[in-house]
Amino acid sequence: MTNQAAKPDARSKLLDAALVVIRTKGYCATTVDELCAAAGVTKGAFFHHFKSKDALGVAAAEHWSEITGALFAKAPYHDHADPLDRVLGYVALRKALLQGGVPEFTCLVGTMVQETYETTPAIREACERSISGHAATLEADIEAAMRDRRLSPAWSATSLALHTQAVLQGAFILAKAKGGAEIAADSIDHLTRYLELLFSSETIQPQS
Amino acid sequence: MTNQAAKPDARSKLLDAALVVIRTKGYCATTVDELCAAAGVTKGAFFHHFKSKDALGVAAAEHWSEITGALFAKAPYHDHADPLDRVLGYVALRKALLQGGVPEFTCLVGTMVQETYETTPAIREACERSISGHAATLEADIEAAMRDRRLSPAWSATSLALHTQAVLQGAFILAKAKGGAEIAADSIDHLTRYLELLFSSETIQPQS
DNA sequence: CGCACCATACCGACTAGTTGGTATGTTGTC
DNA sequence: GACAACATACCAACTAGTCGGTATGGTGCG
Repeated sequence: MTNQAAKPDARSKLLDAALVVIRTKGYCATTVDELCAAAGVTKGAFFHHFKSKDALGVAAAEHWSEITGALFAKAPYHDHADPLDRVLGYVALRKALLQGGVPEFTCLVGTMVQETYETTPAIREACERSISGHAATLEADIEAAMRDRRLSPAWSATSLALHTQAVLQGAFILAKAKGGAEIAADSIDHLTRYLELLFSSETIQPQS
Repeated sequence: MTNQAAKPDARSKLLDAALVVIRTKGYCATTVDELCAAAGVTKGAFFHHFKSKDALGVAAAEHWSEITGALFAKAPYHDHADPLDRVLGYVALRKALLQGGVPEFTCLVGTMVQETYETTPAIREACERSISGHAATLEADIEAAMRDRRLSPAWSATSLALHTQAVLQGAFILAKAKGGAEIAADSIDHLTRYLELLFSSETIQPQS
């Protein structure tokens, strides 16, 4: 009601454009001119708000964290009474989000960190914060689910939370290679099955 | 004995250099001049053997398939009598291969496809063939393990084989973000646990 | 009010250097 | 001497980043 989409300034137009263009073409292949054209601003505006292309990369990763953070924070999977259902609900939401073209459902920071992890420490760190911060939002529910079922396994809640992110990131790579979301969905199904098996106290093999 | 390392020509020196440099800096950020310098050849040699940078990208993906194909073909995990042990042995080998720096143990085609999937179809297809071809080498063992245990589950051998690749690719992204192999190893442990749970006929929860 | 003063936001032409690619040799070998 | 395998010199296009300038709006003061 107040503002936001009313009259976005050059900075937020550039950040929004970065999400689209970088996920489509990759960070390196995205030029400053292209970003400016996509955002409808000039190069002067770009370097007024960001002191370099790398600085925009860092800001884009932080912008990504905010947008995705808000999306998952208000998602209904948090309403489940059983913490395991909350974790499974999260994974189900990730599968449901596989809509539209590949550049639209894949992850900005996963894409950027692959290109910059050895060459641009600032971007690598921003991507690391984004991934680890997001994984951390799953930890409390995983720990609660472990307590409920009195598990004290060899693995930690942290490692399982990060594993969910690994499966998602890997699923995105397969989707990019194959040109479609189908295998990504299959991989997320395998992740769901893993979580169910891990936490099932009876663990009867779901046969035939 | 015959040749190979004896007197490598410019072409194979360039392909070997590409494996190192592209995995370190990414495809786009790797320049032709840099590749030539790393290989110890000149630009003339480069464009004598490859008609463009993209053509080298395709050839590098194929070179990667050959090298990794040979590595896994002669690995001892094939000797296990139980097909499930062969699959688990494969995953254990993937964990054991997490040695050296991050650029040394990560995957060339996973890196390249992220940057090129929307812009360079030829490279995307070469990467897809590499990943799917490698996953296919696991399918027969997975199917045999399913038959042995009389499983007829909702998932297919193909999707499980590809899921192992998704976990590995995702583990590489986390390793790049975190700057170390540890979380990658954790994720591979989760994959091993998934396979054990999936195929265990008793499926007693491994507690404590 | 009216006006000087100043900061922020933005513009777009320009530059210095880099990039993929080419054109033209040179050299060894069958 | 013909051809493959390279080397050297070069180019046109593009790239990130710069720089002088403008537009707008707030603030203090007489």
